[in-house]
Amino acid sequence: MAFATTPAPITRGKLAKRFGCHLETLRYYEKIGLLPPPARTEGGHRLYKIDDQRRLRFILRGRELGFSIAELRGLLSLVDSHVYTCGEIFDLTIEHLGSVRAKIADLKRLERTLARISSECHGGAVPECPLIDTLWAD
Amino acid sequence: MAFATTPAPITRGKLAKRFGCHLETLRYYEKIGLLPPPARTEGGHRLYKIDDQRRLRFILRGRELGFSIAELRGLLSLVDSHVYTCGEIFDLTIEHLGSVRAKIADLKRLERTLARISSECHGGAVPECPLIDTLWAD
DNA sequence: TTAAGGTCTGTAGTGACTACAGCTTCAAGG
DNA sequence: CCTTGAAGCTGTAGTCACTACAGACCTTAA
Repeated sequence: MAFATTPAPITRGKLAKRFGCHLETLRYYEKIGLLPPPARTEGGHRLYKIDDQRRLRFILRGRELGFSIAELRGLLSLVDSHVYTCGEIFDLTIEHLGSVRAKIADLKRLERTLARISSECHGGAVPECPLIDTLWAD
Repeated sequence: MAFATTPAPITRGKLAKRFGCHLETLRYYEKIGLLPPPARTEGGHRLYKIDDQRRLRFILRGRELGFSIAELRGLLSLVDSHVYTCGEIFDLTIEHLGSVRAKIADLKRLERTLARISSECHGGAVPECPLIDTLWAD
């Protein structure tokens, strides 16, 4: 009869490498209370258990989806409370999607302007330039 | 015979209002050397002449086009040197356009993912949720 | 002259990390 | 068992582009 073995906890450096994030990010997330303080060795080195690793993965994926730390804090507190509903999460997602779309719209306006300006540029050695003209114009 | 009248210099508050930027932004731009230190009243209040106002407009428009302070510094030093060519400015513009397009591409990937997730959401009171599932999944 | 409101300074805070100095601890090799 | 070099510990400061504030001082209109 085999015992279920829990995987060994890992150090900060290994955790960072495993998840492709910066070493110091882990300490930062702990400082701001996004990751719970992990267990320590006798000498004081952090040891991350499997649950810590899952929580980190949740956070990093959330960041990849563009959620801010504050939004993730909200998401995590809902999840931690175990009383969230899909509807609540849906609202947060839709709100975030709206802000992503707004950013895209802003950047597209920028892109059109920059593309127009650079297309008007004849690129030679003369000092007249549509970008500079745009910025200086009355 | 009429004399050419130079418009009266204006105070910091009026300048900020005229250009729709924050009061403190002006002090900040001066501190980091983007705006030259303006003339002062006897009591020490700043007085912005027409040239200061033009330079500020240049900077604010550049910011609106998404150029960083560092990029604007480069742009302004080219312009100040009076030896820039359109080709040099063109290169800077194209490089900036590239980074804007990269940001757009990033955000669009995000948008697609978020839209997919929220479309999979049935929005009810149940605690199962495609966003949370995505973030927790092994 | 006085009162209100604008401006002055330096400093600290924002978000989300990242970098560093000066230590201590850990793990592997001899 | 001892050494050595890598890894981890702490607190602090820096990044970017501002924004906010306290407490003093100046300006202007009534």
